[in-house]
Amino acid sequence: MKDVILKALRIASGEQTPNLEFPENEDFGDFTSNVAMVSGKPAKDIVEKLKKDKDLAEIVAKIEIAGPGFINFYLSEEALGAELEKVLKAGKNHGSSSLGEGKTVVIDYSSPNIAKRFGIGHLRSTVIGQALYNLYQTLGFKVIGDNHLGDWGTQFGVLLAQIEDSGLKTQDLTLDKLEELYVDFHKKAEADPKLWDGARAWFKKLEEGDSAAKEIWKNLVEISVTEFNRIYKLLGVKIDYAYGESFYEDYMPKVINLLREKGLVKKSQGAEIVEFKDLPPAMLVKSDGATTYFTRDLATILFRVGSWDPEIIIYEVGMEQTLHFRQVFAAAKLLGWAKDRELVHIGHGLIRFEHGKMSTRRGDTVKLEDVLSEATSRAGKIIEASETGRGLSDKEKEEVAEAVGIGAIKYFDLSHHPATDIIFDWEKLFLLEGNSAPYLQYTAVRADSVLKKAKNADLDFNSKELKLNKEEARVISGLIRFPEVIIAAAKNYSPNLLTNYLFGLAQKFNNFYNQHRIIDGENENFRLALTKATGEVLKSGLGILGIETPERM
RNA sequence: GCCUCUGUGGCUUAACGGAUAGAGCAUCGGUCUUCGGAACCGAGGGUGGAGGUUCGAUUCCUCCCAGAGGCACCA
Repeated sequence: MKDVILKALRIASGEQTPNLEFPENEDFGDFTSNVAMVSGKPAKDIVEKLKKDKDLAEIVAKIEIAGPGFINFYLSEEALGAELEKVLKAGKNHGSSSLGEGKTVVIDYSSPNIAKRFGIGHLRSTVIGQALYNLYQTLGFKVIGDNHLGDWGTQFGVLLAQIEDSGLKTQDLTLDKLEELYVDFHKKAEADPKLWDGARAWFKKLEEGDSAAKEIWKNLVEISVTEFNRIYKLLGVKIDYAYGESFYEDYMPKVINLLREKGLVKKSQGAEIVEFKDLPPAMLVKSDGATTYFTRDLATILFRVGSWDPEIIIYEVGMEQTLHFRQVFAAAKLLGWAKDRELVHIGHGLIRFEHGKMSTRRGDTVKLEDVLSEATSRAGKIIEASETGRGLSDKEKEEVAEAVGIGAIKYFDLSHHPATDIIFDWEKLFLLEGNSAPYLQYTAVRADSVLKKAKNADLDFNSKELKLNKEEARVISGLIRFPEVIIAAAKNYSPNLLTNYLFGLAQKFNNFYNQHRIIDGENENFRLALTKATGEVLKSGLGILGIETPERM
């Protein structure tokens, strides 16, 4: 459909790549072009030529010049009907494409730190990263997810020192206890900064392979990973790999040598640094010989390039690390690793308090698990109070509450543009109506329910004789945008474009639903088809966002 | 001090340089002899400030104001 219009437009305007897009306001038609304004050619002349195009005449009911010179295309009812048939025929594949065929993208996301609780701060990376993963997969890319666990570095020196100091045995260690030790250290170190030397010495020992240190470290990793996996299960997130920073120990010497050989390393105050033209220098080796996360992130690129040769590596990591990634990417370029390869840092904003950052060091964080269980319990209360939960068993209600509650939290995060900060507020987080996951889930479930209730399961309709009202036409023009929205959301690394779209589609459907009968209404077959297609798009869209749709709710 | 990001109705927010700045929450007023009311319809109210580029700026540029983050031995 779009290519027919595009082709006609190319001929009529004489422009190689005329712009053709979906107008924001559906009153302006199904497609719109600004080619007249951009090229300076009179819109009237272009439209005259367009009207002579036979292929175009078959699908378009009206071509109009509007506003400052937009050319708007209104599809005929028959064409809209045919589009709906296409959407239905594609079924679950509507929206997917082969755009990324043969290309690989690595996504680095979630990446929590070992020995710290999984805080709400990690929600963004985890949820946005997973959505990007699904988006790229839908576009036919080979996608590799890697959970770059923070399981190495001086922070472990801190813990090792604290554990030795306190005389705690491994069996006494829990994540809460570890976090306590961590907070306690920072408190003490503020008064006595020399403590850091002890911590660094411990990390140095660990890096040199000291067996006692390694033993304790392994334990810390195990305790944490077990805990993380529980959270991931709750969230319904599965990440392909979790190499973690420690994995790259063996690659360190190679990275350091490569940089030295290229003459990119400079000694400074006992440490080795890499300097850049327009960035502050980055530290490669500390004065005590231990490595830094700069070194480790370079090693990580080396490994990923060697293993997967990806076209794109996406880092879904907080914005506070922007400078670090700029340095890492700059160094990778100097090493020649970024040729024909895109290194992208999606720096998401913080989930923070009104006054500023949450800080593990200060111990003022919010546990993700607490948020998820609160959301689930609030969803549960609504089920009890509302009509919609009737006839569900207790177990079903529990499952629905989980899908709805956790879906709401994820959606809340995803519906914000990644770059903005989110102010943490218990009340705003738990939105279960309006622009929210439950609204979309509800709409999808309701669509299914109608289909089940219809005695007539026949979805065939004759698009040639189709008469559409405004509400129906809007739903269809919503449905046909889905594939482009997925592309835009992936390209811009903005899952919020998909949440916006899905919400708009659900609104259009609900609007239609409230004004027209489906079962036993006019055009019943057509309306059932419309209902089916909407439900499917909503479900697959939610699926891409990592949000599950219950059977009933 | 330097660098990065952000600033849109009371609150939370959306918008490849385009049309009347689009929603949700809250407020007020409506819809129901319901195919699922976690719904639908309507109302009020908004681009931090000053310039500039452009046929056209929330979007790009400059300056200012406000907030957040970062600036070598944490990650």
